[in-house]
Amino acid sequence: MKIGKLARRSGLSAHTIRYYERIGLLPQPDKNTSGHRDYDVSILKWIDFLGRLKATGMPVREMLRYAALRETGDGTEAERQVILEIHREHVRARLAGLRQNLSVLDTKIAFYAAAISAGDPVKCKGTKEDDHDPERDEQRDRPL
Amino acid sequence: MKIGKLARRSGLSAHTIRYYERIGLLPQPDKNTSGHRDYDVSILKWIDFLGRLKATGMPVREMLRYAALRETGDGTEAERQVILEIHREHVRARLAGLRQNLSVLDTKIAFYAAAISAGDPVKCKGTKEDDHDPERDEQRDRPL
DNA sequence: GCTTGACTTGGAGTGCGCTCGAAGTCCCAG
DNA sequence: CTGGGACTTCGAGCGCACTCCAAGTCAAGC
Repeated sequence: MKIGKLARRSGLSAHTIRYYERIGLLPQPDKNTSGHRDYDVSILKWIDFLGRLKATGMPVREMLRYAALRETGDGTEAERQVILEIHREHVRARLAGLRQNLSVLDTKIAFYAAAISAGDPVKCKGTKEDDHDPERDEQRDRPL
Repeated sequence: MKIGKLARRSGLSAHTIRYYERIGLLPQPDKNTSGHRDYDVSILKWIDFLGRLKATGMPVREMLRYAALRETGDGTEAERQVILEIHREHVRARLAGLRQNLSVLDTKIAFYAAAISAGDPVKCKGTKEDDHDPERDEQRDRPL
C-alpha cells in the first residue's frame, strides 16, 4: 500500500503520515524501487491505536516513548504497560473532571431556560453582573 | 483587588489575565489613579466559569462570542443558552469517546498484564508486529 | 530620599501539532 | 511521446493559547 491509499484508509493526510514517520511515531516503511513508501496493512492498527492515545490527550512526546518501545519489541512490554497505566489514570481523571463540568453546564443551561421561559426580568437582569450564580452573596474584597 | 491578588486567587497568571482582557474574555476593569487595574471579586466567578469552558475544550474563539454576549447583557440570554447547549453536546460526545477509548486502553493493559505475568513468549513475541490485537488475521492489501 | 516590588504597555517569543509549498522524480494511460 | 497525477525531500508557515521581556511608572517602607 502506498502513502495515498494509507492516507485514505487511515484518515490521516499523507503529509501527516510523513510527519509521524519523521518524528518516530510510525516505523520506516519499505520503499519500492522508485523510493515510494510501501506499507503493510498492519500499520493501520497501529495508526488506529495512536489515534486513541491522541484522542485521550496523550502528548506526542509520550506516544514517542511508547512507539520507541514498540519498535524495540520484546522485553519492553512491562514498560509499555506502565505508560499505558499511567495514561489510563490521566484519562480517568479527565473523565471525572469533564463529568463535573458537564453538570455545571447543565445547571447553568437550566437557569437560562428557566429565566427565559419565565421572561423573568429580575433573573435576566442578573445575568450580566456575575452570570446567574446562586451564591451571589459574596463578601467584597477584604484587606487580608 | 489588583491584578497580582486576582492572579493568586484565580490561578491565572497576571500575564494571562491581561491577555484575556486584551482579547476580550475579561471585561476592562476600573483603573486607579496610577493606572493599576482594580477588580471586583465578582470577576472570580466569571474566571471560574471560563475555566470550566476551557476545561471542557471550548475554543477561545467561542468563549469570546459568549463573553461578548455577556458584556452586552440583557437580551442575549437566549443566544448564550444556545452556545452552552451546543457546547454541552460537544462535551457529551467527548465524554462518550473518552469512555470508549478508555475501555480499549483497559483491554490493552489487561493483555500486557496477562502476557507478562504468564511470561508467555508467544504472546509477548506478538507485541511488536501489530501490538497484540485479537483480530490479527487481516487480509493483505488487495488491488481494489 | 532610596530601594524594592508590583504594576503599566507593546510587542516578541514559545511549544505543540500539524500543514503546506516548492521543486523534482516516476509511472502509466492515451 | 506526452500529459497528469502520485510520489519524493526539505524546510517554511500556521493557529492556538499563552508566556515572557523590556522599559517605564508608581507607592510604600526603611
